[in-house]
Amino acid sequence: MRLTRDFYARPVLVVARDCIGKVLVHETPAGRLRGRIVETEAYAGPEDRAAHSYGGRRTARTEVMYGPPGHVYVFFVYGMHWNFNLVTGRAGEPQAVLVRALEPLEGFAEIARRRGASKPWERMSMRERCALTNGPGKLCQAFGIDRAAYGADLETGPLYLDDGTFDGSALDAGASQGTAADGSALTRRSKPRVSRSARIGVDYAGEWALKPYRFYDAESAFVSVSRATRDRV
DNA sequence: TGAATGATTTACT
DNA sequence: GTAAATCATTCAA
Repeated sequence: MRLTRDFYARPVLVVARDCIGKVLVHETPAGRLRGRIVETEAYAGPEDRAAHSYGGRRTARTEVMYGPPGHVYVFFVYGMHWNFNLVTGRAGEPQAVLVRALEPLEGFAEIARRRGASKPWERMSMRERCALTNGPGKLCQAFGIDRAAYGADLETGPLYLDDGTFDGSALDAGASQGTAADGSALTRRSKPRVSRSARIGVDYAGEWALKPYRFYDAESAFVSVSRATRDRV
């Protein structure tokens, strides 16, 4: 079931934590793409020196974060990469959750094609499969997310989060929907074990760079980088 | 109008 | 481990 506005209309740290295990869906002309979110980061607003909305900065780029929750904030960095965020909290609170990594569940061929893979998913090693979506820029390329998604409504648009259930009832105890992306027999818990760490690439943010605002699935091979810090949530 | 820079990825030593 | 790629956004002038 598609997640509704109330999921996003909560404090950014709560949403970032709850996104782990949720499913990102993009209905594209080339087919439906789905991936299980395994890593996120929270960007808390005006006080957060690492956030684009730090100090209450309000520009054309950050504008969507000042609007109602449940909308898409995408931005372009390093001259070549898009990053995908979910606007959270209440209108007027410029917060967002950055989605940093996910495990493909559906649309493998299209995901591999968009990433420029040289061989089909079926013949890729686990390492190669992970490299398709284990980073914020990578997953945007893999899922076809770019400037066109800016401001999109996650409650009604072709891009949204799904809780991974069919009709609202809990999933079959333990396992996730679909085949695990790594093809292993590893079962996915409906309540994944979530670890925390400092955020990646925000060293300029002083003490805010040290806050444990990054959340990831402790058991996923698709998490982006360093797992150094492992504070259980 | 121009210069600086980045919530990254990739290739290379 | 280091560095290059590459450009929208931002802010100063």
